[in-house]
This record gives sequence, structure tokens and C-alpha cells, in this order.
Amino acid sequence: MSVTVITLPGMSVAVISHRYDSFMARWEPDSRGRLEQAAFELYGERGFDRTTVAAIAERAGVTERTFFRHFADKREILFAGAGMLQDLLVEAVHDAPPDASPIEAVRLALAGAGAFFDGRREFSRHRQTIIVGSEELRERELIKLATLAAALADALRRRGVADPAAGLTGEVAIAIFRLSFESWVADDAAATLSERIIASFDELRVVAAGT
Amino acid sequence: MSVTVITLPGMSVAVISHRYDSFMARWEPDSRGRLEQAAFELYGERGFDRTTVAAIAERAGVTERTFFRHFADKREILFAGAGMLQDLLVEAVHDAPPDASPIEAVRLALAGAGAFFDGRREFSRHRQTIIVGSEELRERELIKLATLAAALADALRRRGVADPAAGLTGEVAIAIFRLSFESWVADDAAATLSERIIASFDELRVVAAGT
DNA sequence: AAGGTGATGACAGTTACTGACATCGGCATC
DNA sequence: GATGCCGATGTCAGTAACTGTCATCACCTT
Repeated sequence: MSVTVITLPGMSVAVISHRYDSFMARWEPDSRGRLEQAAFELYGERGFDRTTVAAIAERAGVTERTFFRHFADKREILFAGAGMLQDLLVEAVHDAPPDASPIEAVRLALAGAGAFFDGRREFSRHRQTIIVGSEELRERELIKLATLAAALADALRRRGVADPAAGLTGEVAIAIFRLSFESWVADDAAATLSERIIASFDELRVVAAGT
Repeated sequence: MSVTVITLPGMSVAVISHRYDSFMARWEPDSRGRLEQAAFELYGERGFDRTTVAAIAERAGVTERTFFRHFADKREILFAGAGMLQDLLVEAVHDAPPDASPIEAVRLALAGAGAFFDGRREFSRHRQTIIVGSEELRERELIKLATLAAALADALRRRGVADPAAGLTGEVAIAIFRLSFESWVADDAAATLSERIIASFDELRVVAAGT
């Protein structure tokens, strides 16, 4: 049997190709996926702080030790998909038209990523509710975004963007993503994430000019 | 005897006015200051991760329990002064000329705060070395800065700045502060923090215009 | 059939943090 | 100057997040 787990921010799809195992394996397959689901449920039910790793492991039918073999710590289970978003954005920056300015390159990348989230609004909202309910989780979210900003800056440097501009553009891009994302999950208004991102870039131009 | 502790980011000065106590108090005074110093030393010697709270408490001559009465957790001891920087900046934004644009207001505030740090470069460098050496500490630093960004945005709203602009300006200001601070502690070049901050705002105008 | 491998369990140990209660100098009040 | 409250600390037991180490055993390779 082969198990392929596709993980996106907070969401994982386990593609289990049941080659119809001769009989039964020693353990239920996809313990990692079960852990993710159990954690997501429990964090939603009781909140992150009042959920123990023991409870997650129990619901998933494994031991605590197995939890820590799959996830570095109790928070990381909610961010397992962050690497994928980063790859997506870095690639999009890399693939932007060669003559696009730095800000234009990240604008295109973020708008593209926004489209990805637009189909997952309810899920994103649930996840965001969990995260904002815990200081620890917000810390982890911030460091993931900071890493992302650094990766974007690197992608820009590989496009030939010089250094004060590359770092600054990366940081600004992430700030815009964060603000747009927050307003998108908080509002019930119709605007999509992509639209909000694009509007934020316009707003940035106005704000930055006002000196 | 009266003990006044003046705390700045990572640095605390205990002003002990020895009114020459009748005799000796029950414990050595300023346990909080001794804890800060012990922690700072040990984090520098062994790194944050390999320093236990027990070791800090022992060097400071108190019990572990006392550590946690003064500081919420092992990281917070390095950030006890963050509130002061925030008050400084918020006040500076509040006091900016009424006709200053949002970006101009935060620019003035940050440049002023930069001047404050300029006299503490070696100390800032030491502290920064400790922080970048630990993922946990970087997380804490990021959430402190995010809080600061929110406080700046609030200060701008009180100046009458409308909402997409206020939030965005706050975030951008903090991004600039962070980048400038990092380059200031990393470089040996002569430029002061304030100068770097001002240069970053100029850079921002150029970057943001390039759409 | 033999042996290697990978995912898991079992279990003991460390460390961060919390709650509850005891202690006792200093100070205000009487 | 005796009484009593207060605030900072100590003491101690407990919880929960992690880590290191070794055992187990279905599966795969040879």
C-alpha cells in the first residue's frame, strides 16, 4: 500500500492507494493524517491551550511519542502546510515576467496564491479562529510568515533585485498578505482575497507616496 | 529603602536609594534586576536553549518560583522593556504635526526612537545575538513587534487616519524598523539607526511606486 | 529462510510552568 | 509599643511538553 499525503496550510488530503494489502497492516495507516484531524477537531472544541497532546494522540489512536515523531511540537501540526504556500509563492515570483518590477512580481504572486485560498474560505476561517485564540499559535504564525518574507526576498534577489529593495519588498508583501487575509476571513463582504490583495497594493502606493 | 527599576529593552537600571535601612531587609533587594542580569549573562554564555530557569534563579540567589513571579516565562525576561519602546513610539505618533501624513508621522516617530538606540549599539548587538540564536526568542520578538504595529495603527486612527491605510502604515513602519535595526547591528558601517530608517522610508517610496 | 528496515510502542527522564500555603520583615494603626 | 495587615519570597507538589533509548514486528529484499 502506498500513502501519499498532500498537505496544505492546515489541511491535508491523504491519498491512500489501497493496493489491497495482502491482509491487515500492523497498525491503521496514515497515523499522521489522523493526528492532524484529531488535533484540528480538539483545538476547535476546547481551544489550543486546553488541549493536551495526550488527548490528540488518544483520539488518533496512537501514542504521544508518535505525535512527536510526526510533528516537532504541539503547534506545528497546524502549520505543516506552510512550506507548500512558500514554494507556491517563490515559484510565482520566479515565473513573473522578467520586466516586472519587484513590487509587481510579488503582487502577481500573492494575487495568484489568493485565488488558491478563495475556494477555502470556511476552512480558513475555522483555522484562523483557532490561531487567533492562542498567543502561542500567533507566534508560530508570525515566524512562518517571516520565513516566507525572507524566501520572497531571496526569490527577488535571484531576479536581480538589489538588496535594500529586495528585503523591503518581501516584508511589505507579507504585511499586505496578512492584512488582506485577516480582513478576508473577518468580513462577510463579497470581495475575494485576491481582490483585497490587489486593493492593498494600490493602497500601499498611496500611503508610501505621502511623505 | 526605595528601589526604582528603570527598564529598557533588555536593559534595566536599578536605582536603589539606600536611605540606609534601619538594618538588613529580609532578602537582598532588587531580585528582579538580579534575575535579569543573570539571565542575560547565561543566555550569552551558553545560549538560550541550554540555559535552565533553575540556573538563572540560582545565579540570582532566588528560587525558580520567584523567577516566574517576575516574568511570565523564560523568554519574557529579555523583552521586559518592550512596553517602553511602544509607549515612546505611540506618543511620538500622537505628537507628530497634525498636518503630517500617516507615513510621515511614523517616519518621525521611528527616527526618534532610532536616536534612542544609537547610544546603545554594543548592548543591542549582544541582545540581538542572543535572540537570533533561538527560534523561540525570534518568535517572541515577532509578536512583540506585531503588537507594536497594532499600537501604531491605533495611534494613527486616533489621528483620524482611516482604516485600510492605518493598518497598512503600522505594518510597513514595523517592517522598516526591523530591517533597519538588523542592518544596523550587523554592519560596522557608520550609518546610525535613524539614518538607516530614513533611508528605508525613501527606499519604500521608490519600491511602492514601481507598479 | 534470513536478515534488514521503518513505523510504532513502552518507559523513564528533564524542564517549563502553576497553584496553594507558609514565613516573616516592614508599616500603619491603635 | 503591641497588634495586625501586607507584600515579597520560600516550599512543595503537580501537570504537561518534549526527548532519548530500546523493544517489537509486519513487510520487503535477497
